[in-house]
This record gives sequence, structure tokens and C-alpha cells, in this order.
Amino acid sequence: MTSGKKHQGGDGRALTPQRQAVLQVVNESVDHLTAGEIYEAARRVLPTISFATVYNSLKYLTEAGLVGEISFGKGSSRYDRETARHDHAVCTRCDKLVDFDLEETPQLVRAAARRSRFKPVSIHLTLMGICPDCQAKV
Amino acid sequence: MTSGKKHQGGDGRALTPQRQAVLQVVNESVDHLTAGEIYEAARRVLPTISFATVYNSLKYLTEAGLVGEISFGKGSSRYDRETARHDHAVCTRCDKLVDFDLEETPQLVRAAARRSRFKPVSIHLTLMGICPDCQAKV
DNA sequence: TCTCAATTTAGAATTATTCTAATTCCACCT
DNA sequence: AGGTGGAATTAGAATAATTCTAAATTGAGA
Repeated sequence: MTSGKKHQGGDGRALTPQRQAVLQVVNESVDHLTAGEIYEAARRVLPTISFATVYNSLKYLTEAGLVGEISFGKGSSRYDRETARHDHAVCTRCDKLVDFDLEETPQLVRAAARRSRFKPVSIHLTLMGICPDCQAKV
Repeated sequence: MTSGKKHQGGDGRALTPQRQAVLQVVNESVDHLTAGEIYEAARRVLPTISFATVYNSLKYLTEAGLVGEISFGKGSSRYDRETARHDHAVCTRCDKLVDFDLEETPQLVRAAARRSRFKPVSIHLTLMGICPDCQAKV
């Protein structure tokens, strides 16, 4: 062992109770919650947690790769327990946000990089459309 | 003629001087300006224009299909003189935003619609990466 | 036990955007 | 020419999301 390390992550106190509470909230939801919704839910687990800590924790967890952040279009950012690369579909009627996965993204990244001359890091693909539920209604 | 119409657009006063000023600012910029930047530039053309009018005008112009609105990720919305469907590349180092166009998007829309079961309306594709300038530096 | 840096907290501050109410504008009617 | 009414504009207040600040707390290691 390189003996200089203090904690599992290398620095800081890593997974504090507050960060665990936030992580738990994100992991237990199928939906993609906003920071506000996460705050409300986290308070039920840890009533003294503050809004700033929820933001700090989300930032920490996002950087640590434990949660995914989605900030498409308007409104507040949403947080996702799914951290692997994936795509999103947003309903233009009810704003529902759904995950899906397109297998052809590697080729897509290459094509996009060629056209833009950027060195690719990642690609974000969002389909705007009408969700099955809203299609059913009328 | 159906005689009920009052103006060219069908209602309202359509392209007022303020809306023209905002449109001109967007059209004359190669970059993708924020509402704040558009406000600053529009004031040089029309010094009495207010911030609210810039927002109202941008909303009007966007709905009329005369400017494009981009609101990817963090920060404020940006406005684009290019209104046809196209893709964006964002530099993760300097935040530069560049337009490009991928020809394979129709297939992409179909594939995404199939996977998500949404009725497709449009697709937004953003490549995150390092722009040529930032690649050159270092 | 003491110390120190990281973290948490509460609330203020900031940023982007929307809303409100009063005023102005202008096409149409008389 | 003058009047009318709906739409647009204005200035500033209000709102929403997020970040910042400063003080208090925490806990690992000396």
C-alpha cells in the first residue's frame, strides 16, 4: 500500500451520513428527481439536512460517479441513479423523462466528432416526443 | 379575401421595431448569444428597449420560427440565427458552442423512437468534447 | 485531549427568467 | 380629425434555482 491515504476516496470524509442519505434517495427513486425533491426526501431520512448540503452532496456524488446529472432544456437539473451512458426521451406534453439506450452511439460519436472537429468526450442525445401515456389519451 | 384579418401575421403587431432589433442582433452574430448579451446589443440599436421586451421578443421570434433557442446543460439559454434542425458541439474546456449537422439524424430519430416508444417530434444531439483551439493549446 | 481540515448549516446573495401594472402605440371606425 | 380597444412596451417587483459566506460541528490522527 502507498500508505499516504487517509480514507477510501483519498481525501475528505467521503461518504458522510448526509451524502449517504442523498445517495439513498436518488437510488430509491425510479424517477429523475430535482434537487428540491431530493431535499424533501432526504429530510425524511435526516431531518436536519440543509439545502446547501444537498447541493454539495449531489456535486460530490456526481463527481464521484455515483449519480448522474441531467440538465436538458428548461428548468432545474435532475439526478439519475443510472450513471452509465444512456439517452433520454422527454414528453413534450407532460414533461415525463425516460431513459433508453441506443446501441449505435459509438458510431454516432465518431460521426459527430468528424463533422465538428472536436475531440469527443461524450454525447448527449435527447428525443423530444409524445410518451405512450399521452399518445393513449385522445 | 376573408376580410377578417388585420395584419400580415394574422394577429398582433408582428414585427415591431423592438422585435426587429432583437432579430437583427441575433442574425448579425455568429455566436450564440444569451438573452443578456442580446439585451446589451439591442440597446445600442434601440436604447429604450427593456429586458422584458427582449425576453418577450425572443419568445415571439422563437415561436415564429425566426430564431432558434438552445438550452443545453447549465447556464442561460442561447439564441441562434440558424433555425433549421442541427446539432451542437460544446467544448468542455472553454464552453465554446459550435453548430454542425449530422446527416444520419432521420434514422436516429426512428431508432430512438423505437427504443423509447415515444412518438418522435425532434431530436437534440450534443457532442461534449475538446474544440480544435483547445486541442492546439498545450 | 488537542488540533486541523473537511463538512455542515442557515441564511444571504446571485443569476436567469417571468410576472405585474401602468403606459404607449397604432390600425380601424366614425 | 378624433376616439377606441387590443397588443406591445416599460420598469421594476417577484420567483426559482443555485451558489456563496461565515460560523459551528465533526472526527481522524498526533
